[in-house]
Amino acid sequence: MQIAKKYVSESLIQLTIFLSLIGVRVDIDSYLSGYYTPLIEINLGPSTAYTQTPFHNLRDTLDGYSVHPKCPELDYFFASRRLLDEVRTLGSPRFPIQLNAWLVHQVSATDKARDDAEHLPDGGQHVWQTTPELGQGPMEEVPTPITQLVQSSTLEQEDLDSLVTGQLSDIATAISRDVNLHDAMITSAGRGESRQVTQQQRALFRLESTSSSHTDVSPGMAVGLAALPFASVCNLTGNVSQHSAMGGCLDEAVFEHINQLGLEAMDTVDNQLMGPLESRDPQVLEDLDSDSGLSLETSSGGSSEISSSSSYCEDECGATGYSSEVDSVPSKGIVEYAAAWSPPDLSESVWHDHSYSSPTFFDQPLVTLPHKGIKEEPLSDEDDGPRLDDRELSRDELRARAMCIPFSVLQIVNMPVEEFLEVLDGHGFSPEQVTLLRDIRRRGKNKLAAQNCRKRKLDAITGLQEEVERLRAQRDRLVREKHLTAKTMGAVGQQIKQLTRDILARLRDDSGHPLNPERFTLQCGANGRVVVQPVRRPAVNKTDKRKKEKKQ
DNA sequence: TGTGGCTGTCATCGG
DNA sequence: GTCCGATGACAGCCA
Repeated sequence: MQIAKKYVSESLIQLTIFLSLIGVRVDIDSYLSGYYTPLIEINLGPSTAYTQTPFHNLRDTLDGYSVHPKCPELDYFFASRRLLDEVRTLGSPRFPIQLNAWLVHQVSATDKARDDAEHLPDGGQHVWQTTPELGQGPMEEVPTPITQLVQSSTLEQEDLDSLVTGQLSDIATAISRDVNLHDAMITSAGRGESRQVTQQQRALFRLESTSSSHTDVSPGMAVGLAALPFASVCNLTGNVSQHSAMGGCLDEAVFEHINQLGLEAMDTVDNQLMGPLESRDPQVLEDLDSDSGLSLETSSGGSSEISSSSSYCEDECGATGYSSEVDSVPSKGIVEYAAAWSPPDLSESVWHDHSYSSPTFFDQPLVTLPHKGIKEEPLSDEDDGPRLDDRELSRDELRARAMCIPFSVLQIVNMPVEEFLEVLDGHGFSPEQVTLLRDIRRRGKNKLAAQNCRKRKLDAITGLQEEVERLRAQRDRLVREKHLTAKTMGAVGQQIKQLTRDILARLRDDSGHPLNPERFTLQCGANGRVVVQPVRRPAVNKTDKRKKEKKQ
């Protein structure tokens, strides 16, 4: 049952995408909330800075919905979530271009020639123009199922529903064919030269697709996608026939890449990247693939192993004690890298060590080689010896300098632990240097942690203050309501007393006298009947009477 | 000169 | 056992 429901859910998502292509907005959150319960926006809360919390921490606590990090359902959840996001962004100016690409691919040779002859001024986006009359204009020239769907956007809703139902199977069939989206994309750009994609390029794409398919590309790492713009696209091409007709085409990675790049960018990237890549050695291409598939934040050409680590300032909040601007540290050839290491831009980083640090340190190239046995200089702030620039360095920076450590503090701190251990073991550092490296790393990590901790504390205090204010306002409101209620009750009691007196004054006892309101009262029974009862005076305690008498 | 805020660092604990 | 994050405590700096 669960599997069947999952299948239905996935199909529903894909159906939603197709419906969105023709302008029908479908919200299936309400349905998916049953199977993909945590389909909600992730609220990161007030705390924004300094966080290096891994993403799975968020996945575990989605609004109280406990999800185990290793739960395989998470993949379906995040995939479906991204798909929904893609559906909801269909209104953006990017997606029509993509659809156009698909359509152009489906144009027959004769139609294509005619289309070229017409030199469409809108670069081929005529498909998305609303034709006031069916059967006119360029729409008529593309008799594909998808085109009919596009045409159907002008139909009435009931016609639309029937048409969509009837065409979905045809669409699936059309897509299940090996639709080369890359060809379509290039063609869609309207450049004649781009339409001619060589078989060599296609082979290259498939090669990269194969290798990149094993790469776990983080959705948040968009920059590096430019290094492999077509990998996943061709992955789509190669896998469409393998997957289900609709499921394969809806590869979340494909949508993500397409949206991030856009067709204009694709055209540019195609010219810029594919030309040089054609002449590259396949091994180089594999290296590029493995690098770009992981190193998505690095553009400095550093080692892929370093940049592949997710330990480098994974936060998207921007504020980290040790800047994400720091370039990766190589695992091989440290000396060469240290000589070529470019200083990070601290202007965008949080460098709270205002007491000691200064960007001037990073303006000085680190070209020194590691030396052994160099004693650490006395680095106390009270030293008379340090030069002017040294006084602006942090103590750890000074220590690292003194110990001839060819890494910056930022590098040491942000280095993944595997890389750090490799550096410690494989580069002949003295025990003193190793100790200093460990201390620098520990202090740097702890500095970040302290900043996070203090920010959380401030956020907690702020939240508690807001809670106090809220509760105080609630208390004041309740007090006002209480006073108002008491006042109302008093007025009602007075009215009841007055009414009782009026009633008793109209009643007569056995002797024909009016009832004394001080001796009689009215009681309303449970059945709604009003009964006249004598007033029950509290019995006087005999002991109290005696006490009063004794006092007198 | 005292004070409060900010920051770095250490020690410790728990995952 | 090690690593790492969180946090209390302390000290130094600065306005």
